Amino acid sequence: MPTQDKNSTRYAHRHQRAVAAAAAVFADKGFHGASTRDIAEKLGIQQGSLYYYFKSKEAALEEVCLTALRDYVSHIESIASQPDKLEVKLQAAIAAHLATYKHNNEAMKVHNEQRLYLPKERRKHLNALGSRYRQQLEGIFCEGVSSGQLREDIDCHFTALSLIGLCNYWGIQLLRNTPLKTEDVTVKCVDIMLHGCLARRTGIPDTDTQTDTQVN
Amino acid sequence: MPTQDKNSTRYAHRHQRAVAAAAAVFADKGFHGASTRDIAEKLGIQQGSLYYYFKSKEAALEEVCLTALRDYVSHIESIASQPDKLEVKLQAAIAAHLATYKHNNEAMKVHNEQRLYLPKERRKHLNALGSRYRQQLEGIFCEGVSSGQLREDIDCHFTALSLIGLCNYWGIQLLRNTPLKTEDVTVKCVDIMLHGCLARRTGIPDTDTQTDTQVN
DNA sequence: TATAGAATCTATAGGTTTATAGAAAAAAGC
DNA sequence: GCTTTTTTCTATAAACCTATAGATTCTATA
Repeated sequence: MPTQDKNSTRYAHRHQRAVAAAAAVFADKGFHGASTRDIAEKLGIQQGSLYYYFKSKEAALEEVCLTALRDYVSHIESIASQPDKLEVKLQAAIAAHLATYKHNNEAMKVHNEQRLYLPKERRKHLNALGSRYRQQLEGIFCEGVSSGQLREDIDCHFTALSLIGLCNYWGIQLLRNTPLKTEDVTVKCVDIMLHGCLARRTGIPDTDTQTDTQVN
Repeated sequence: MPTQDKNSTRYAHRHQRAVAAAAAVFADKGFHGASTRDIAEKLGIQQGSLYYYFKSKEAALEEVCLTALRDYVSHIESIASQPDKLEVKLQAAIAAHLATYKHNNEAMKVHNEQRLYLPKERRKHLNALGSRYRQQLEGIFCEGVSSGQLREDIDCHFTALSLIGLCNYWGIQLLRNTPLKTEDVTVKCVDIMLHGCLARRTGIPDTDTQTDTQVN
């Protein structure tokens, strides 16, 4: 029971560290595979002490997911609201998505992989944020169609979701794979989404950055 | 300790059912979230009896993953070996990938999401199968480039992995989302991968099958 | 129908887990 | 320096979990 007043800075800081520790452990072992003892250990305190920061293990998971999503959503919203050209926006959106993985990495991973272990009730807020993200992205595509920059016959909803799927995949790879460079991946994702891979005309020249991945 | 001889059919059949039950439970609750009691319950037997079929819970996870991958790999290999045109092959590959999800759904989900909870040693066989899949898919793309059907400047490795990411994403959605039709998703995935979404010339006319997804 | 082997059951050892309560230590305020 | 509040610790209850062992029931076949 912290005061939330003057010392709120102090508490907030410690609390944040606890969330980060939980994120790291959940990302590594999964929600059920991780024990509260693991989290406490990473934090350098005793298992019981953890309950000073979290009401329950489940609450910890919820917090981890929420912190991950907040960044993520605020990024895309600021990108979508700018009056840039479609290609610029898309590039920015993808870059931001992948960057979130790079910085907030564990939390994002936890959100994507463990969120469904939360009871429905606890997922509401999360779903709302997720929808906002999706809508913004979808909006970017719709705008592109209206302005004639994108094909008229694409399904914006489907395309937006596909991009999310693609970015999530590469986000995870970036997290696991040090040699992989965020910028390269971004460029290549943009290229595929915009041009596809059918021969027609050269899109973006390959900078010969072969991604030497030996993943999965 | 079964005989493996005459009764091997009988045992094999029951064993298969046990693997399927494990797949369903793992898919739903995750490896650590699921208990052997849950699996036994789904199978209609007692918790202890499960150990007649599995040496350990971990062994059960391994088997689930293996059964999922075997289908998956044999499919792509037969597709890749056929002398079809690139577009046909790609369509077939995507269709097969998504179909595997539709039929072997739980096992595939478990493979993708829970496999990393297996100790490295146990993952070797799995990794080998995964590599085979990736190589076949990559081969299809490389072939397309050589034959001039695909852009010369794409990174086949990256593209193949991206396709896997995309298909995995939609595979999961198909599993969770009854109104979604496999064929629609297949067509749209092929379309994105080949043509991208930049305006140029109409690719495949949209059959107006708006995917009314409200996923995530 | 008697018997061997397959399939399942019951019971349990030994361990881990979450969450709580009250004591103790650390930090802050005056 | 003394008091109050925050933070951490210790100990523990109650539940659950995996894996094993030995007894029991079922099934097929001679």
